[in-house]
Amino acid sequence: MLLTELVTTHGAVAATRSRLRKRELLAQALRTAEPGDEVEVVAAFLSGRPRQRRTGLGWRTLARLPAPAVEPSLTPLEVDAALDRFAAFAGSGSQAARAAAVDELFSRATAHEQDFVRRLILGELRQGALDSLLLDAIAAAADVPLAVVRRAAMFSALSGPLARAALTGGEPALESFRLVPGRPVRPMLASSAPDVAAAMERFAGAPVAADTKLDGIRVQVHRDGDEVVVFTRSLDDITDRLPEVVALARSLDVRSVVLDGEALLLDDAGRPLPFQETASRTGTHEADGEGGRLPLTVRFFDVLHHDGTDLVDAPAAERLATLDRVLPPQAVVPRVVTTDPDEVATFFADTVASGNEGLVVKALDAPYAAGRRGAAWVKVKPRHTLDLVVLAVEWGSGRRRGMLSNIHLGARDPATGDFVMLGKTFKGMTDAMLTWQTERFLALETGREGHVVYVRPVQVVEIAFDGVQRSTRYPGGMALRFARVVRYRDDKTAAEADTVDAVRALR
DNA sequence: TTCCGACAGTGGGGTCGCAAT
DNA sequence: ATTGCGACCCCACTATCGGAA
Repeated sequence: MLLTELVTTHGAVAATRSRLRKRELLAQALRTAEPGDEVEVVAAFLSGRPRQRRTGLGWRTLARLPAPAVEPSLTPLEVDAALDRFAAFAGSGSQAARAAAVDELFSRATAHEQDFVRRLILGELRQGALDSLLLDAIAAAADVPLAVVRRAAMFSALSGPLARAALTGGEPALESFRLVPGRPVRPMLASSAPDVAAAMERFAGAPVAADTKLDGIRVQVHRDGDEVVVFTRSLDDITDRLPEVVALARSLDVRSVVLDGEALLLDDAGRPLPFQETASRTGTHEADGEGGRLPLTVRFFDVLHHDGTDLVDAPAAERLATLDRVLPPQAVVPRVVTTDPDEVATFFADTVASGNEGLVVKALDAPYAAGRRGAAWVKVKPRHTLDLVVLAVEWGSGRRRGMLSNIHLGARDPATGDFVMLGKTFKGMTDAMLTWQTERFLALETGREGHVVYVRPVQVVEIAFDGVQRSTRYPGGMALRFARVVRYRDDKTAAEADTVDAVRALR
């Protein structure tokens, strides 16, 4: 199989909006590939995620490519091998050698192939199909029920091996993907609700478990005998960075266990430190200077396996009972179980007052839906809002090409009368708002620099956000976390917008 | 026939490690 | 020493398709 066939498939997939048609196109490509190494690579490419997570190549490195080839000759397996070579250069210090290897690959690619491979490496395939639709395509290509493919996917971080199994061994081969302590499981994700009442409504009066949502990093901890492995949400192995978590897992009175939880830093009083502190600690390799370092805390909210028993399909109530039996109480995320919305609302207020991020409300009868953003988990977080002023706008990309999209946000500084930038946002805008703001901000334009259009600071916008974090990037030393647009406010002038002092008060 | 669950896209700030300057 | 880049932590929200109701 030639890479150019894959590029054609990619183009056809991008050209149609029908997901059924996309599925058929992807399935066709999977059937065409050699069932073995080739189909594994083809599946990975078509899911937009090559096997090699890190190649050391980003938009900057790939901005300038050599002259393309005229005739297609590359195969998917050759590209895969090249990505392996790029990955091997990471940390080797030989940038020049890597640049030469990049040149070598791209000079063998046609213009279309260059574009495809660059998008692939950058994770910007933009064909309206990623991993999830690929699972559909695998089922179609191998004529296997989708449920069987999805089941296998729970226990395989990558989808390439699923395609290989499905197309070489069919359903029985897929059924060999099971939970094995030491091998990562795709994490279950939560949908979100605006408040506790809305979250509770989704469960229609059935009892729920309301778990404290800790503001740290997600950890999946596996223990098998004395072996302990810690995975992140994206299933990277970070065992060597979290010795405290390893120690806790070893201390448990179990033979084997798979736990889902959150790691974070607490101060001496047990109050969570800002997320940035946890990110710094968990991002640092060993840093053996123990002096004065706060220990990392880990708390768990789910268990997927215990001493030979898989619990993924067990109802949450049973998993929680096992969790409470296996772990000391302080290692379990604080939780209430109830049908009463008022009780959950009170718990929410208390947990937020204690410095936590919010709650995750969970159905007690639901299994662990690995790899899915199921309705069985609903997160609720408090929301702040401010009225800020738009200082500049950036031209959008993809479906927002030709629209002014990403807005720069400023708070009024009463001392100087100027505006202090606090961050940007592109979230919360409807298509109608994008159309409106493109016209509006072009009318307010004062100048341009690259893809940024500067405007007269007169348009007020109501912004929702999760909190204020410290910033080295912005002049006020503060940035908004998860800022999104609520609405434009034409009933307020810039002079009536919120001030930097109001923002400081939220720190 | 209408409703709604699940996906993909569109980017945000911060942190680290590494290589080049 | 500082800076730029790549990778990866944390993400929210809207539009859309197609199966569910």
